[in-house]
This record gives sequence, structure tokens and C-alpha cells, in this order.
Amino acid sequence: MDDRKLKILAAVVDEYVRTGEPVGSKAISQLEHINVSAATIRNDMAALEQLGYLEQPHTSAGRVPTFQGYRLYIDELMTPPSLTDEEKERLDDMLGDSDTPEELLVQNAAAALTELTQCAAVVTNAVPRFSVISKVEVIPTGKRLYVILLITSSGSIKNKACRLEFDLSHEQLEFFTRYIEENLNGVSVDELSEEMFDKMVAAVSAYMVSLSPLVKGICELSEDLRQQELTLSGGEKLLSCDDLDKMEVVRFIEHKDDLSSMLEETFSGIQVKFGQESGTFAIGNSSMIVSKYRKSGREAGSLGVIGPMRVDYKKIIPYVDYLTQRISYLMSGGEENIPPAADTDSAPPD
Amino acid sequence: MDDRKLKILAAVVDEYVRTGEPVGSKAISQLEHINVSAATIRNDMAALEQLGYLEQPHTSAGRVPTFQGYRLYIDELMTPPSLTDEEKERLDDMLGDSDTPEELLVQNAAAALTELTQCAAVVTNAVPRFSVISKVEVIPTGKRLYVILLITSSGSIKNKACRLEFDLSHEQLEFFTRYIEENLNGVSVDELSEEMFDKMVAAVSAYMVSLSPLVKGICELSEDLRQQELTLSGGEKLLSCDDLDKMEVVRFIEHKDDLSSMLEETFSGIQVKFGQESGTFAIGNSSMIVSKYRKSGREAGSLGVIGPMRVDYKKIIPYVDYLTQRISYLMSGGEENIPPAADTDSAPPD
DNA sequence: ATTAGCACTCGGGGAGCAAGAGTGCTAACA
DNA sequence: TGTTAGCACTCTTGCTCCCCGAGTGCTAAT
Repeated sequence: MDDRKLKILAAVVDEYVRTGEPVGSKAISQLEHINVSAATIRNDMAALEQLGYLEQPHTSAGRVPTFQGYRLYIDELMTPPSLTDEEKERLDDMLGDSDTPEELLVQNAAAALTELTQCAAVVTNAVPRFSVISKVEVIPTGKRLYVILLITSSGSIKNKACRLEFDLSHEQLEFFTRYIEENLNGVSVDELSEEMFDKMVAAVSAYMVSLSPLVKGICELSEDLRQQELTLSGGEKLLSCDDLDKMEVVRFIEHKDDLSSMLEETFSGIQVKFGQESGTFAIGNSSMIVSKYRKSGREAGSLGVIGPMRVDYKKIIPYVDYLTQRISYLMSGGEENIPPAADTDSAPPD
Repeated sequence: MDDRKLKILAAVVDEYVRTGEPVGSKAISQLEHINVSAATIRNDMAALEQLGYLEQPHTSAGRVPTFQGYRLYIDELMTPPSLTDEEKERLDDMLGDSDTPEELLVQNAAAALTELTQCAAVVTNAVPRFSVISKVEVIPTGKRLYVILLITSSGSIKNKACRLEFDLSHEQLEFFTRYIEENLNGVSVDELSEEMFDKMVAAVSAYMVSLSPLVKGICELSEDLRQQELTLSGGEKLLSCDDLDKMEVVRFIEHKDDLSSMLEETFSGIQVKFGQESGTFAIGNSSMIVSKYRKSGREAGSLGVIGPMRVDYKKIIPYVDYLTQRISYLMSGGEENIPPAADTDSAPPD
């Protein structure tokens, strides 16, 4: 693989991303940094096509990158510029600060990505797997009506109303609260299981059978807590881009939840996936740029951008990268070894 | 206005809704219940066009209803069949029962409408205007960290974490809780105002200045409570229907909140609005079928369907109607004078 | 008042054609 | 041997022309 061929491949991708039209040898030869004739480029392009990096929509049209072409471009050829301080500040503003609830943080990230990239964005919330139950309260609020409150060490709060068949006496309530605290306090959210609650229901029923709805309520709340939620923002942007099949996009928007398993199985660091390569994320000409953010060193959730394969990777990757780092930083209370504010200069060597 | 003309108008609308194509005189003349020749129908159609109820996309195409045509059809000509018991049961299942939280009830209604009509659905939650604060709790959950819990008589529960500058002693907490309960218990959600909280902040600060974040927290929660939230479900359905302009639909989905003012100002009973007639709801060929549900006799929120003007009104209107009634019934705890289950036979006279 | 008949109009779809863009190949050149 | 100019070839795109069918409006007959 010639050095010049790589340069030409990069140029083709850049031009195609810019114009959206198949790009011909002449267009390449007229670029500043290319100093060979159109004929030479034609030869090289034919070779690149042979190798599977380019393809022609039809004879006598220009060339278009194949997804292997994009792959090579992204992995080896592209050098995304690092963000300017203004851009970072802008992102910081859109994201929020350390007081912003985690929930909102990822939502803001999604909104920022849709706005800046004009593509769809996906985010998943931070699943507090490794956080522990720090408080459970049962508060009477009316005739046979109780509110259960569940709080974790990471600050998630869930509540739920619960109707019992009888009112509880003060002692009964106290007994129950104590029992629950003894059994759940300090238990990690991940350890909570159906069986555990079944056992508790049994134990509690022995004392007073009508307490079991409360245990069930707590069980449901803990399920809520474990639930990874996926938000797709700006899905409609995908419809206005005409290299994507409308039908596929609609189907995708309707079944966005299928994505979550896929997001789960990604590795650390920024990744680019193509629709063709995946069964679950099956929009033909699409690509997805995703990354996982961390919370106190552990992977907690993902965020990313979904767009046509022909997106400006050079522009989007730094955005996704910076937001991931910043969210990781904010969620870890500043412990992560990532610069806190918009004065990073960990620019990759050019 | 001839009786036959009305019959023909109705037939044109029905046929157009069914086929989506402009409908010609011949097609009408072949319908079962029409016993005049195509020529006669042509004359009448010309008259209906003159009157503004029909229009031709171009000479020598069939006729299409204008929105005044639809208006007349909906208000006078159409006789929607009442739902069968199976349909009602189906809706009941999708909606939930008296144990379902109100929030979920309206969400379920939206989901049901999108599924059954293949159109978009809008719902607003029940604003608990006239409900009162029934409980306020402040629960310590960590170092200088407190959770505020706000519960209303209608069963809405809101919580919020709040960080203080100092830890509170048991007495301080008790003082605060008592003070808040005295001032807020039984106060209607509608009465809560910025000024009221300002006054409370002042009073509380006199005792201990660092309590004011708690009051502010409560204030924010009460704002959440008053907030009417609008959910648009199945917006993507609008994109697959080709009599709507894609760009307008995208714009609409992005600014769905503009709808809320419009939903506010509707009257009781089912209404049909057209995109053309409204500035705020400006998708060209669209129509919206909305209704307000009531809670204990008062208007509490809205639900409706948004689709192309060419929707099956006869099918959708009974759905919206029944869901409104059912939600009103469920939210009022069975007090509304509407049959509780799927055995209504208040069919409109045919 | 209704209907049959007829001439007219207009959009949709296919065929045919010219222009333009881009290629592959060959032959010349450094 | 690698690069370049030239040329013939291919294929899409946009255009025009034309026909067909559907549906109308009008007129005359019933």
C-alpha cells in the first residue's frame, strides 16, 4: 500500500464527506496538496477499488468510499483537530456543572450532540451498579397509603406509593423499617435479586402478612434503579439526510431499545460502528460514533452520535471524546485524572 | 344545500379517506347507496366546489375535500359507530385500572392511541391544580445531604436532593419540618407562589440561615408539580404519511411544546382542528382530534391524535372519546357519572 | 330535473436524444 | 519503471415529445 494511495483515499473521503457526490480523479488532482495528474490518480483509484476501499456507483461515475475505506480512514488516516478552548467552554456550558444531576448531565450531552452535529444522539444513563442502598423509608401518607423512598449512595432517589389492606401501627411500621434497613442497608444495587425479595416477603409475612406489598414495592423500585435507560435524541435528523433509507430509519426509531445490548458490548475508548456490520443496528448507510463514560473508574454508561456514514468524523469524534471525559470527570466528583475545565491540551500528536 | 349534495360530499370524503386518491364522479356513482348517474354527480360536485367544500388538484382529476368540506363532514354528516365491547375491553386493558398511577394512565392512553390509529398522539398530564399539599418530609441521607419529599392529596410524589452548608441537629430539623407543615399543609398547589416562598425563606433564615436551600428546594418541587407536561408519542408515524410535508413535521416534533398553549384553550368535548386554521400547530395537511379529560369534575388535561387531514375520523373519534371518559372516570375514583367498565351503551342515535 | 354523449384538458409514463462527467486503455515521455 | 496526455467508451441526467387514460364541462335528448 503506497503512501500516495493512502493520501488519495483520505482525499476521496474528505471530498465525499464535504460534497456528498461521488468524487472523480479530476477533482482530486485539483486539490492543493496533491501534485500528480488525474491519470495517475485514476490508476491509484482503480487499485484502491481492487483492494475494496472504494467503489463506483456505476461505470463513469466518481468513486465513493466503501465502509472498509471509512474504517481505514478513521483508524489510520484521519487526524481530528483538538477542540479550541471556546468550543470546550461551549460544551461545558451546555453540559452543566458538578451540581447538575447525573440524569440531566447525560440528557444535556445528548442535546448538545444533536445540536452541534445535526445528527441523532444516543445516551444511556449511569447505572448505579456498584452503589449501595443507603436508606429506605416508609412514610404513611393517608388511609392505608404509604410512600416508599429508596436512596442509594450515589444519590439516586426513587419513590413509589403503595396501598396496603390495613393501616400499620407505629410499632409495626418501626419493625418493618428496621427489618428492611438491616437487610438492605449497604447492599449493592447489583446484588439485589428477585430471590432476595422473595425471602424477605416470606420473613415479613410471618410477622404480618399485609406487609408484603411494601416489600414488593421496594423490589420494584430497585428494578427501576438497575434499569438502564436509553434516550435517542434528534432521531428526526436522520430523516432529513437522504443517504439513509427512510423506512429503515423509522423502524430504527421505533425499536431504539435494541441498541442497548449493542452499547453494552462496546469496549472503552471511542468506537465507530457501521450499520452494515451489525444486525441490531441495521440502518444501511449509517454509522455510529460511541464512547463509554466512567464513574469513579468504572464504566457507567455510553453516549454517541448516529448519522449517515458520510459524517464529518473529524468534527464529531472530538466532541464525543470531550463530552465523555467531562461527564466522567463530573460524575466522579473530580477524581478522574482528566483536566477539570476548558484548558485541556492533551492534543494528540499531529 | 340539497340533501343529495350532502350525501355526495360524505361519499367523497369517505372514498378519499379510504383510497387517498382524488375521487371522480364515476367512482361515486358506483357506490351502493347512490342511485344517480355520474353526470348528475358531476353537476353536484361542481356546485360543491363552488361552495368551497371540494377542490380539484387540477382539471381532469377527481375531487378532494377542502378543510371546510371536512369540517362539515365531521360536524354534520359523519356518524361514528360506537365501540364494540371487545374494543372497549381492549382499551381498558391498555389503559390500566384504578391502581395505575395517573402519570402512567395518560402515557398508556398515548401509547394506545398511537398503536390503534397509527398516528401520533399527544397527552398532557393531569395538573393537580386543586389538590393540596398533604405532606412534606425532610430526610437526612448523608453528610449535609437531605432529601425533600413532597406529597399532594391527589397522590403526586416529588423528591429532590438538597445539599446544605451545615448539618442540622435533630431539633433544627424538627423545627423546620413543623414550620413547613404548618405553613404548607392543606395549601392548594395553585396557591403556591414565589412570594410565599420568599416570605418563608425570610422567616426561616431568621432562625437559621442555612435552612433556606431547603425552602428553595421545596419551591422548586412545587413548580415541578404545577408544570403541565406534554408528551408526543409516535411522532415518527407522521413522517411515513406522505400527505404531510416532512420538513414541517420535523419542525413540529422539535417544537412540540408550542402545542400546550393551544391544548389549554380548547373547550370541553371532542374537537377537531386543522393545521391550516392554526398558527401554532402549523403542519399543512394535518388535523388534530383532541378532548379534555376531567378529574372530579374539573378539566385536568388533554389527550388527542394528530394525523393527516385524511384520517379515519369515524374510527378515531370514538377511541379518543372513550379514553377521555375512562380516564376521567379512573382519575375521579369512580365518581364521574360514566359507566365504569366496558359495557357502555350510550350510543349516539344513529 | 336527469341523463347520455362528446369534445376537451391535463398529468403520468415511456421513448428517444444530447450533453456531460468520468473512466480505462494505450502510447509517449522522463 | 513510473507518470502523463489523449482518446474512445460508458453511463447517468435532464430534456423534449408524445401518447394514453381519467375525468371534466357542456349540450342535447329524455
